[in-house]
Amino acid sequence: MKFICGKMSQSIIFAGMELKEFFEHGTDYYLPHLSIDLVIIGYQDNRLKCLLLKIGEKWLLPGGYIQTDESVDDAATKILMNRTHLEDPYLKFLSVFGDKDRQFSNEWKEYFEKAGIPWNEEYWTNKRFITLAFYSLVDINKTHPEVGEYDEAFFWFSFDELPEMWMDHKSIVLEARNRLKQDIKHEQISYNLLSNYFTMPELNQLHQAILEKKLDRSRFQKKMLASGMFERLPKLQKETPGRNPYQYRVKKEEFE
Amino acid sequence: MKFICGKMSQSIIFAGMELKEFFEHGTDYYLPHLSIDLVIIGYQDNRLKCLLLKIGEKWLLPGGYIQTDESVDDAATKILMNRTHLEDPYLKFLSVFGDKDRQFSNEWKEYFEKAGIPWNEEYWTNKRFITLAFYSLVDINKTHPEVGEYDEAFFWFSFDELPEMWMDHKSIVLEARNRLKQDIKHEQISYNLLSNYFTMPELNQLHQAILEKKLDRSRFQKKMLASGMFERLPKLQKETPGRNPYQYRVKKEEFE
DNA sequence: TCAAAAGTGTTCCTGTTACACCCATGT
DNA sequence: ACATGGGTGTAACAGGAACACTTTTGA
Repeated sequence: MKFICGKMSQSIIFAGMELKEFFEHGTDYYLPHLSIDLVIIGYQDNRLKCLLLKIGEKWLLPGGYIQTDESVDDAATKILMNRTHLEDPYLKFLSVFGDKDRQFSNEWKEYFEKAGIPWNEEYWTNKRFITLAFYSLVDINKTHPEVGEYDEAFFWFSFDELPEMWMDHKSIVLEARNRLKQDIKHEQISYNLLSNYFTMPELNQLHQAILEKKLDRSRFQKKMLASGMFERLPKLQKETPGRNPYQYRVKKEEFE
Repeated sequence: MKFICGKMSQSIIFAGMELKEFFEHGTDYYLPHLSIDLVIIGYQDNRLKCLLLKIGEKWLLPGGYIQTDESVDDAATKILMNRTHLEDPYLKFLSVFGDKDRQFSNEWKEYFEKAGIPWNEEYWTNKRFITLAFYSLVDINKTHPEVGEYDEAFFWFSFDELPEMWMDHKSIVLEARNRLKQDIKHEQISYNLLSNYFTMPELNQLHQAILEKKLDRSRFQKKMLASGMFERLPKLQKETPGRNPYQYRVKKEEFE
């Protein structure tokens, strides 16, 4: 094969710098800081919810940083595990958020000092950050957020009632919400939001909450059962009027 | 609203370090290097192709770095513009590749020195990199890659005949190929790969090349026209036997 | 007049939608 | 008995797939 069709400038990656300067001091220009933010999504009281943390007057996503010798996926998983103590969480990369002004403002100073944490505008954590956003689907009842040494609260917010949030975190949350709406159409992932055992009406209500529209019971049930992912168990004993629904769980084969 | 449900550990983001140590020297552990790689996709001779650069015995994706005061999208666009000299390219974020061993090997040394570029294992460009991959759809005839000062070749490779590539670049290319296959089903983006004026049979062949399967002419034409994105122009004068096809272009309203 | 290429129409089939019907359970 | 909720069936419809028919062009 003859593949040499011409030449292409290599000088571009050096951005006009002298080579020696580029290799020895390029990090002064080309080393933006990188973080991870997690959109942890749960389902409670018939609503989709998102775990947020409070600092001062506003809220933010749980997050962390990536070690130089650690894979991005490992870092994200580690942060999620530490935050929720879940054993086998569903975690998926969402997108990158890299506006040039993504940094915390001076508003942070008072909240840090109030919490007894030193604050300095020159600290690297106050620089501009590019962040890798992940989203996770969890069973709220299985999460066990820890009480830590700093006086910050957490709360599961409904997507319809999100609070004021720091930086661009609200747009990250909304993008995750939107991504979930898309993914649910092609992939069978919704069960991550429910407990191990669930009924079809419950799963139906969950899908309706995610898609924000009514779904026909009959067709929904047929579609779910046709996917072959769910295993029918004995009926659930209820205390309310009406027929007792079957319980289902995800087939064990899916995990082998 | 009563949203204080409990407390959640903040100590996690400090990863067990003393606070002062974390804020003043955290970058020693938490500042992985970040790059951008571009999968530039074109269409020629009835095949999907990808622009690659040669360094030594193997090939790699065009790429670059992000300035600390520059948005990720701007950086990616700038790199693409410099590489191809396109005016209004279609560029979309693909994914992040962040394995912990993503770095160039010592094999690079000889090729650098051969090209007269200094090489030092300690240079930041030889450290482990996390990369943000983008993919771009271009009209190969509109791209004008520059001849630069270093003796490296470029070539438009068919996806069926990819060469040996450095690092994980081949898997990035294949993920872009796969993403395109998915996106084409939902979005009308294929025309970016053709010239301004095209015929339906041409567009049909392109879709068949992307999806790697035969598509019915009749249904394809109806679907495309029903999308309302294309504007019918006078027929093309051909020199080959057979009826002359209409030409189409993307409706101007789409750009306003 | 024939083969090739392009435009359009027809029929069949599948999967979606909306709704109806029946069954089980508590009051 | 009746209201409520859950499981399943059915008729109507939309969109996809396969194929046929017609028109236009060069040889």
